[in-house]
Amino acid sequence: MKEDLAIFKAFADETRLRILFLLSQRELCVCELVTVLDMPQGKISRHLAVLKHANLVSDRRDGTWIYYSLLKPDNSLKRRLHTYLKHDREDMDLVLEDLHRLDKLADAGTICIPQPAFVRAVSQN
Amino acid sequence: MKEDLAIFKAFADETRLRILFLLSQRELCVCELVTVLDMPQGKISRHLAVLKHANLVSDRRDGTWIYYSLLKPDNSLKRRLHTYLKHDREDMDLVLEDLHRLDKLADAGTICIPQPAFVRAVSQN
DNA sequence: CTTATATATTCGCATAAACGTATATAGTGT
DNA sequence: ACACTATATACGTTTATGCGAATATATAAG
Repeated sequence: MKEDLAIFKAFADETRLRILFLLSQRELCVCELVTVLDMPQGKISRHLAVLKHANLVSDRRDGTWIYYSLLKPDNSLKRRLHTYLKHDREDMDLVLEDLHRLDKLADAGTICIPQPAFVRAVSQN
Repeated sequence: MKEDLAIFKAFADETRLRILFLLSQRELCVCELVTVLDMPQGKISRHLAVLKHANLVSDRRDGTWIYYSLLKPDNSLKRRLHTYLKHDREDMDLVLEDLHRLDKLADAGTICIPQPAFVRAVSQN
């Protein structure tokens, strides 16, 4: 009950819902979410903490980056919502736009690729 | 998107979740919910208004009573959550207790049966 | 050891949500 | 018309939530 409530609360915020839809595609690091959603990094981190608290996502560190991913659902509510994230995005324009921006990012390969600071600085121009 | 958010917000409150589980059994009038949940009538009415706003329930008047029932789901998210309400109550003690109290009420037939005031007054003793 | 980057967390504030209490409305029976 | 019951709503207060801005932490590179 309490856990289900935490899950519904986690889904009951636009930013978190957008994050969840993005994570339903694949594992993402914080800076990718920041770029795609165009929101302050602190805000994203806070929302990710809420999702983690609700046992919806896990994180793993890889160097400086921390990658978040959806946890494999371990009960039927999570399974249903997981299916929702995977299959019910069709008529949600905002979500489709987010996913499209994510694809473009991945193609460009501009972020979240470990490389020295000066290389990154150059590629800004 | 906005509609989905309203749905998740509607589910993201313990009292409303309990109401939804009860309504997943059958149509109920406000006074039945008040009795089963043992909460002030105004509180129940306010929560029902939220559920109605999220297009989750409908109401119908029958004399003095107003009966609320779950609306037939008209999209996949609502269908998934409807299934959740119907099938995922097993390990939720509080919900099972509510449903049990509701059964007892129905057996006793003490409320929501149209009858003159004095009859009701007598049956209190 | 210093600097730069990625992420997390804290603080103060603003808005929203839930609540108790009281009151309003609508139907029923006399 | 009056009394009674069921339900809805308004008001003021408290609590929870989300946010921007600033700061802290951890890793990597030189």
